[in-house]
Amino acid sequence: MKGIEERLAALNPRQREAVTAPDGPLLVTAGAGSGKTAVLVNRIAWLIGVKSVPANRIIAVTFTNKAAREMKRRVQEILQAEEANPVVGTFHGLCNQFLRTRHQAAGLNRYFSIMDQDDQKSFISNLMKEHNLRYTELTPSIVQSYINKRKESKKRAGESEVYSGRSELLEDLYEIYERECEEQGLVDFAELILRTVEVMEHNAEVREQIQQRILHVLIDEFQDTNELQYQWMEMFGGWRRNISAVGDEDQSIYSWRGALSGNLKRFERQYDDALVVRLEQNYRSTKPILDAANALIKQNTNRFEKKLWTGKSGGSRIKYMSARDSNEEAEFIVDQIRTFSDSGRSLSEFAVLYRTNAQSRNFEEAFGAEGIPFRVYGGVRFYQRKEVKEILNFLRLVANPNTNDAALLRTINCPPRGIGEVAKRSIAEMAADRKISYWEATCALADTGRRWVKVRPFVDLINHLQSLSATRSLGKLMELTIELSGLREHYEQHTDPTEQNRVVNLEELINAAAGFEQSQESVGSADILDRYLDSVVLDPGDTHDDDPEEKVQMMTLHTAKGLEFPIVFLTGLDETILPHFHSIGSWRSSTFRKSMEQEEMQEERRLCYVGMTRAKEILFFTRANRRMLRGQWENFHQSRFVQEVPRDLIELVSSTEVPEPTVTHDAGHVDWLGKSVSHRKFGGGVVTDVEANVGILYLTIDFETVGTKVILSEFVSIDS
DNA sequence: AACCCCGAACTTTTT
DNA sequence: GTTCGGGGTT
Repeated sequence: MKGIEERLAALNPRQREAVTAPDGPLLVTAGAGSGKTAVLVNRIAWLIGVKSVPANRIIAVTFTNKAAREMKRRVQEILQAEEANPVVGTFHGLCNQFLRTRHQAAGLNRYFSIMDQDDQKSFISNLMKEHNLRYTELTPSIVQSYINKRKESKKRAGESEVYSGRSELLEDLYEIYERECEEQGLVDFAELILRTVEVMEHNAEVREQIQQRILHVLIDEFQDTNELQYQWMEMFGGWRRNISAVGDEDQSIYSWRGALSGNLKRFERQYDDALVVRLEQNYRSTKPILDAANALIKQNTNRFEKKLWTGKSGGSRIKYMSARDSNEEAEFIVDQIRTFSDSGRSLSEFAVLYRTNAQSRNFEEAFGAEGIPFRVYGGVRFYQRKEVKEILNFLRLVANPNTNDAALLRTINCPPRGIGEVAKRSIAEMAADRKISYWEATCALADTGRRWVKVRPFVDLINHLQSLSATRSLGKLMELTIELSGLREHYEQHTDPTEQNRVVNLEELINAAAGFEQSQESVGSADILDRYLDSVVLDPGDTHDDDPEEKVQMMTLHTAKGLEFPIVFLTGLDETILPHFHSIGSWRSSTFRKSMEQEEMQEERRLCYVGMTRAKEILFFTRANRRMLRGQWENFHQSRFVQEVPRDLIELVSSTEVPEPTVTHDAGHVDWLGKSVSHRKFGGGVVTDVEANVGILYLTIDFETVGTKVILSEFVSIDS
């Protein structure tokens, strides 16, 4: 632990103060690139190396798996395997571990399985069907977001303060949902944390055991915590009060998931003896980039003004490319990367960032055509693909046939083997009658003679796979499942490329499983299938984490938070992409639209800010006039965020004309207000409000049939 | 009772 | 561009 002294010397005085803070609450608020994570990492190393705190009594939490891995890596680098490692993970990952070892105390099925967002939605959808709620005004999405919101605020069904009309129905559904999850051993993301907090709250034995063991709790990205996570912090760290929290309100980009950036202030208020350290020196970016980012984020109201500065001089302005279409946008990026890499830049120094995963497609195609290696994080999620889900359902059944009735129903006729609705209904009825699992019912049916002769092979298949799972490696088991289930053959029979591609994905899945097994070597092979099934839900991002190679990095702005790159392409700077149209309001129609809209717009701005501040040396803005959207070309306009960056910090490299800053109120105002207009899809209506931004007119229109919506002026015509 | 085809509807971000 | 569901066909 000799290195620690040198490390401390390399920090600035503020950082050192935070790293070596005495026991007790610590709050670090820090701008982008000011070394937040470095503070956390060094503090952990300092606690272990200098204060002799046993590593396994320190627990550090982050939000993304990527960030957790990075933190683990950096801590290990300092400790150099001299010591045991601290516990580092995401809230969800840590809570899962907690519940797996204490399923009994938590009142959970020994083999509970975790539902991802998609699983949860289809589960809710099925519940609604069963209870004949298909055709109410509620959609599965609405119910899902209601349930998640309630859980994130630590509320169970029935613990409602508002109870009327529609919310009564929602509460009822929440209650049904809870009961069904309980019965089927299903747990959603929010439940992992909620259940953990409840166990800590109600079970004194567990609570004391944990509170005795944990000496220090450290939390990164504190602005992204929600109510539930705040409570988690109190349960795990509140008793000793050795809590270190690190955050930046300007980088709060998860309020849609219930995050309360106000938790920073709440922490300061609640732990009023906390040592508060503010870091304002940026070590990452050049001055023009930082100035531009600061100018942008200044447009947000109600923020605590920070003066983020850098000692670096020089650096080039933001390079702005406004392309004719999305193809040209991608080609431009390819060209630039070619040029830079010819002059000696490594491909891994480039990052292409975008607002939505769908945007990656353009870049993937262009990069693929040009033979430039790239790596997409997240992407059109591999584990969400139909064929992948199908195989995973098989494995869930193999791991543990008696839970997860849903998996059985989805698997039993996949690929089609002549088992239909009638058989499924019989299984469900028998299971309900005899109070047995769907699997047991299926086995019983298979034994009852000719009528269910088609069920037999399925039961044999699962039993066979189960016996294989005891002796084979995970990769091999995956391969065998793909073969023996007949799924590979099923997809190979199809001739069209989409189906053929599914075969490729199945191969990829074998690699992913083998890769996971390798990464888990140190943990041992017991329960490897269980752990794999957890990881595909909790950490589906990095299937092949084996390449720190020469590849361009591509990811969403959300995933990019906390990372840095020498050269960044911030793409899709178009109205309705960044900011996203959801934050502009064309889909919303209620009276509190305005305030919501403002909140969401500010979050989009923070997202843009996060993207800009990822860049160390060179930052590109790119956009396109036309983009292919669900199969057809649509027009786009320059994002308002481009206008919010001072003109002299931008260098044009565009092929199309770039609008100069325009007046915020347009002459169009007079022409539109009060006019009767028609829209291709929404029909006739009256314009009740007009807003202009960068020469684009946003009309608030009161439609005769569909209520009030905000529409871009170009999509409607004035009735004559 | 299962399969097939066609039209409709849906697309933020992550654990 | 994709997936889902309805309705007609085998």
